[in-house]
Amino acid sequence: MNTELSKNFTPETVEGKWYQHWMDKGYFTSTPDERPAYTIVIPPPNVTGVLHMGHTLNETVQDVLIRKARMSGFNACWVPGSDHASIATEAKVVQMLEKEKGISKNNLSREDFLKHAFEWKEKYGGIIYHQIKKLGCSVDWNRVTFTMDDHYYKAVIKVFIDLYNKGLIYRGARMINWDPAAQTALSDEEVEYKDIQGKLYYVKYEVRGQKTEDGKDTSDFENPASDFVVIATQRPETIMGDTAVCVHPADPRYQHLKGAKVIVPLVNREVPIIFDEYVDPEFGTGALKITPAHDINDYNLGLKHNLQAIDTLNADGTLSAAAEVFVGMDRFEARKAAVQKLKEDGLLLKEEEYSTRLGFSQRTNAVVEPRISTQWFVKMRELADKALTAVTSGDVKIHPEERFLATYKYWLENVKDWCISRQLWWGQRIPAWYDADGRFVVAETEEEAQKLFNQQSATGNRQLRQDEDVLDTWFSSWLWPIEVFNGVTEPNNPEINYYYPTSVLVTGQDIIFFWVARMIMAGEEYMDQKPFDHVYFTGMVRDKQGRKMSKSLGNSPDLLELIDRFGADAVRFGILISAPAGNDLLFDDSSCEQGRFFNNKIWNALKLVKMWEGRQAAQSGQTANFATEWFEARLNQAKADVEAMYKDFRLSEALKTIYSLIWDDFCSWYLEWVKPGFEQPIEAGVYQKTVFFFEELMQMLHPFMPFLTEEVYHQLKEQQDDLCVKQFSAAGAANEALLKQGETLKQVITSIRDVRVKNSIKPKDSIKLHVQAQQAEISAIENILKKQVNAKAVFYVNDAVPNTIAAVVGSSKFYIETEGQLDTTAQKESLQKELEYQHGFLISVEKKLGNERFVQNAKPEVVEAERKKKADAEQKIKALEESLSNL
RNA sequence: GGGAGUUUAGCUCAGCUGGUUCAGAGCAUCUGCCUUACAAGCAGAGGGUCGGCGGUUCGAACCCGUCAACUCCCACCA
Repeated sequence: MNTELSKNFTPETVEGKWYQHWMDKGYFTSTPDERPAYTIVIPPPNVTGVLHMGHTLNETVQDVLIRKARMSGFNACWVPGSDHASIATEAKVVQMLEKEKGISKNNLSREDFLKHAFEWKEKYGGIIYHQIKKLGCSVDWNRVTFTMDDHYYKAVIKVFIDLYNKGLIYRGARMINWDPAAQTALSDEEVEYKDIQGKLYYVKYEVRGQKTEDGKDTSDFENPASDFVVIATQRPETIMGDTAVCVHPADPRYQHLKGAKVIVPLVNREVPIIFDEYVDPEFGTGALKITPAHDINDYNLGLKHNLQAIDTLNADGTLSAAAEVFVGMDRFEARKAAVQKLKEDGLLLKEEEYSTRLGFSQRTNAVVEPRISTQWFVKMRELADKALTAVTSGDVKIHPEERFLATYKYWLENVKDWCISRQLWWGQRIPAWYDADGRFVVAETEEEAQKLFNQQSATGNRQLRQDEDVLDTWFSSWLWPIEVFNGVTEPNNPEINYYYPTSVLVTGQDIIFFWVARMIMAGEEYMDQKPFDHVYFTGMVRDKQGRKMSKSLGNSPDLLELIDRFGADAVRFGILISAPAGNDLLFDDSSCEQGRFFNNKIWNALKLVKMWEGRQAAQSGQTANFATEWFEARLNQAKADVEAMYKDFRLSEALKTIYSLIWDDFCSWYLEWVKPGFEQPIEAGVYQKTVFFFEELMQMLHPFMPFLTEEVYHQLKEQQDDLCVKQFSAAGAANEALLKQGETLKQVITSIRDVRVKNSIKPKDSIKLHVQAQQAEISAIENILKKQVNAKAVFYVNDAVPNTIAAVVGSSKFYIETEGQLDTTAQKESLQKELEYQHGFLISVEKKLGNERFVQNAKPEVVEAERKKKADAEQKIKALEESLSNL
């Protein structure tokens, strides 16, 4: 590849090209072989979604790990896919149908709705795959899996039946979280609690059947011993469902109420007063209204005290006929109406501001309604214990451990049964079959269900209907690491045996319970083995203000747009460089910009090295060269460091290490040290070493920035292979002594620069400097600089102090010579060369005046100043010549 | 109410096992520079009682105690 190199790196011209090339070569495709497997299953994004920055971070981390593994002798397999995301997708499809086609879900049959949903999936499901490609992710595209694929669907059903037969799934009426917007049950994890400023209403309930002891009428809040009991509630619209009022048995204010009843306002129903220690006498008035159908605590008290539960709400959150009043009104409207009515009836004593926590549906953002409902549940205790052991025994390692281990354990130790049925259509339909009497069996097909019924009682075939509900999305996701290799549907197949358990799971900390814990349960239950060796939790990606990035807030940048602006490598760099393990990441474009600068720095280094390609001097036979030896040591050291960082998943640190290795050590020091003089040849051996180092650096960086590195690798020279699959060589031992000498040299040079700056010596001015140094250091420096001294050095040192280095410093370059290295003729020759060099510079100033950019930007006075500069320089040279002739 | 994390330059964060990378990086600011790979660059500068206080130690950003602030997760107080 000897094309003219563009001025700057242009990602758009190389990204598509290399991705296609890698695909054509089949580098991402994995099939079992004799190598050890390194497997990652992608956390499947929602099929209808787009990748947000959280995904971008996760996918990039995974790609780095998988590319590193691929280049380290592993059979790397990264399985892509997407999740049908039952409730999220259904909500979207419903919305789309209403908006675009004016169709209401209620007017559609199940079959028709599913048709629309699959159309939607076909239309939008590809977006995430396109984004994953653009980002450069090296996933195995032959393995794309969707959680509603046929085999996957079957696996979910199989697992449901199996767990049911094991007695780990049951059906029952429980109080669950109800989403009135989606009109479905939710699991506990799908409810998010937020602090809300609400009101506490104090409502008077008239007491019947008991007067105060002395017969006094004291219906007065300050003195509760009265004909009224005052309760405090946030939800007056549920009053109609009250079936008791509860007070603490030891509360002195209410002792006289034993055996009494109260009248529920609005509906004038007589309900008992019950006594239970659950009530906190300190809170409110110490009296609590009990609504077993609409509050989990009331529900439990209701069970304990045998109270009736009156469900006063419909599925959509409007008031039901059972409420008797405000029927059909939305629950929040009904609240206002109830307050109004209570006021009118003189039963509202007061209202006060009150801050409380309300549950919101994670998907629809509707206020969740506790509701008694018949649903399917998974018994969690047994499964949770297995998942707990897997982690506490160290079988599965969590990173960063200190941060998430305790959370993980706490959740599993206190886990409650998992409500898995959803009143939706998009998902795996529950394989339960009911007869006309409401009896049911669990079976994969209707035929099998018939058989089961017949086994129970031989009354011939009957009309069966399948359960209308589908399963929670996570009930399919928890099988992901298994069923992507058909591990449920075809147990013990060669693939599952080879790839399972997977190596690492990379995911956000927000789904530790939803997914991670449950995958471990499923793995232990169905494979008798953990699903992965490591879990690496990335932090949440937030915006600059620290807000959560979300579609609803609209503060998540569009990935494709970012890639357009900066290039995929730069975006990968930008997101990784600032991603502290497990901590939140405040994402800002500027880090992508830093990535783009880095691209360019590398590109320019490439241009420099390419300039030398045709200017190699014949091999001098001298192989020892301090610069190359030093850099080799430095490279080995960095390799070892980076390797250790990979082990601990300290990827951003690894990237920083490589960044500074390339920018500082390679570009700023090494290349300057080996850089030949102006239009001078470079020693062939040094050139080859330099190319080799460059290749090594590109290889180290490749997992992080695959496109740029592959391009540069091929630009450097004709290659037999691709970087993408080039195997890492083991890091050699870093020569400590060389490293130390290198540091010393850097210090010496830096101090020379300082002197130059402090003395306001202009670039290209020739000066003499004296630097004190130890003999060992000087010889090291001599080693490096001998060649440059011969080529360009100007002067000599006639200082009697031994171990003195004199230097001429110009720009960022420097030329050093030690005392006595050159004889007078050589000195003169080298001076001659320097003079040529100076002329070269002046000539080039002339050239620069013709430079497009310079002429464009330069004002006439600037051009004049340049001319003056040139004259000054000429004068200086004259002076130099004179002083030399005095030698 | 329970648990976890964080606090280092104006901003975002490194700093692993207490000591020769210990006070750092990037960005931002300011100064000088179209220079022969790179102005998407180079050379510099300013900016810090490493949250406060106490302790352990020859030695603390790091270990211990304590206080403060912020963040997150979990939990049924109407």
